[in-house]
Amino acid sequence: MAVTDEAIEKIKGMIVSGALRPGDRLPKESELAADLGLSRNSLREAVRALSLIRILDVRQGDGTYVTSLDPQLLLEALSFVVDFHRDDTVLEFLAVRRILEPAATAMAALRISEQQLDALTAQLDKLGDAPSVEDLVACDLEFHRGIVQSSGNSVLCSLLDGLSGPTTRARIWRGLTQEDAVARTLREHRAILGALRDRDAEAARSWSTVHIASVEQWLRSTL
Amino acid sequence: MAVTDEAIEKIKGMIVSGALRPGDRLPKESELAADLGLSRNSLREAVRALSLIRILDVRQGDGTYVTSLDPQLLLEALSFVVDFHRDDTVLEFLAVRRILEPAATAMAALRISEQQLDALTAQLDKLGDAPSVEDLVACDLEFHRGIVQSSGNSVLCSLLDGLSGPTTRARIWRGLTQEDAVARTLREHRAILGALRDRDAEAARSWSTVHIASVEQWLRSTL
DNA sequence: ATGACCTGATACGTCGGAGGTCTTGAGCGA
DNA sequence: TCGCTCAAGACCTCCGACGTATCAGGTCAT
Repeated sequence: MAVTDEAIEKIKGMIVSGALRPGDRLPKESELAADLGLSRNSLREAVRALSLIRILDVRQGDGTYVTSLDPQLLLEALSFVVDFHRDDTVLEFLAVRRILEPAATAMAALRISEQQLDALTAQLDKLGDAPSVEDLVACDLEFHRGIVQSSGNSVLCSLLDGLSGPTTRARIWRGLTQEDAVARTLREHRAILGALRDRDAEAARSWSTVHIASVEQWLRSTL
Repeated sequence: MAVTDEAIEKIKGMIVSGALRPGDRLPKESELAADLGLSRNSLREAVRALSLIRILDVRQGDGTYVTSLDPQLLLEALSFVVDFHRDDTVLEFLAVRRILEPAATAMAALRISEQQLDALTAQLDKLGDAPSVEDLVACDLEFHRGIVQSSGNSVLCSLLDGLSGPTTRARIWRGLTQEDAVARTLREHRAILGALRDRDAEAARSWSTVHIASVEQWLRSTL
């Protein structure tokens, strides 16, 4: 195994074992390199790799620190990976989202606060009746993010955030080519919000499923 | 932005745009570094980072290639990230798994082949009535993996694979401390398999939920 | 003619050192 | 006390050199 890979494993080990805790500062490059028995150049490769997936936070002029290791932060790296997937796997991502999002919406129905409900309502109202497709999709992302956050599960939230990225393009494409897509989306958002207000988890789940399934169905018929 | 980060973005761009396709070979380090306008050392940091998350495959003496970019391969990197999470987020991972796995099991009920069913049966038979906890957990992972693979969604499969890692330790712990855990797990596995044989998606889903919920409930009461 | 073996070219792996840039905090003056 | 200056510390980038692994092509014995 290459010395750089060893260094990655050793640093990972130090964190997992608890020798390095979130927020801790690592020894400076030259010292750490000496400790691990490799050159500064090779160590930098290891640090850079761990930095890309948000394990380490490197600050020029200051030092290198262990990140908070929050699920939210670490799963952000997921979206980077997801970006590489080609269109032929979008359907599989969408299928996973179709499983997760209705469940998250149902969970949110039992936990969401009145303030959150009001905020979501205001958001929909602000958009108006005939928004541009770009505005709609942006609002769509925000709307679903707000709901999923109310599910109270940060792992679930981050995961859906990462998965939503690749389907965004598809939704824009749909909005541009399918006439009633905009009106339909607005209608379904209102329905989901209504179910949340009623604290009706099953209705919220169903509307969420319908919402995603319509995108899925359109995409399947188009590809 | 640092030159290395720029290089990461540029290489990513080349792949996403299609200029580099899966399996393609990159120019050699010195040339690519010159093309992107940075030193070989800095470029190597970028390549190493992309290599960690399985975007690039570096072969000494040969060259650097774009991987297949299969969801399975790319989501392997997820388990690396998940390893860093501490026990206090295990419950959130488990909650997500509780959503995904029953759905995957239900999907599998409609698609699983007779050969797969026989293989799963053989696997359970081989384990016997009183396996060691380690064997049981290993078999448990294999059992669920086999089922999820039959769901036909590779993204779902890889995701669950990544999420199952952190809960493994918890399950071992449980097996060691809760008396009837082993027998209960064996019983539930048989039940899931039976539902799959009957092509009863709803029964499969329910048994799967019960199976995971029992771990979740125990964990919640213990922490 | 065929196979194993050797060898050179090629490309990645590692290293040490030299400047450069940014952040931080101590020290100084108003 | 507040704000500014500046030097130390740490990361950033680069260069050049050498080590090591792989592959292709040629050589030689069978």
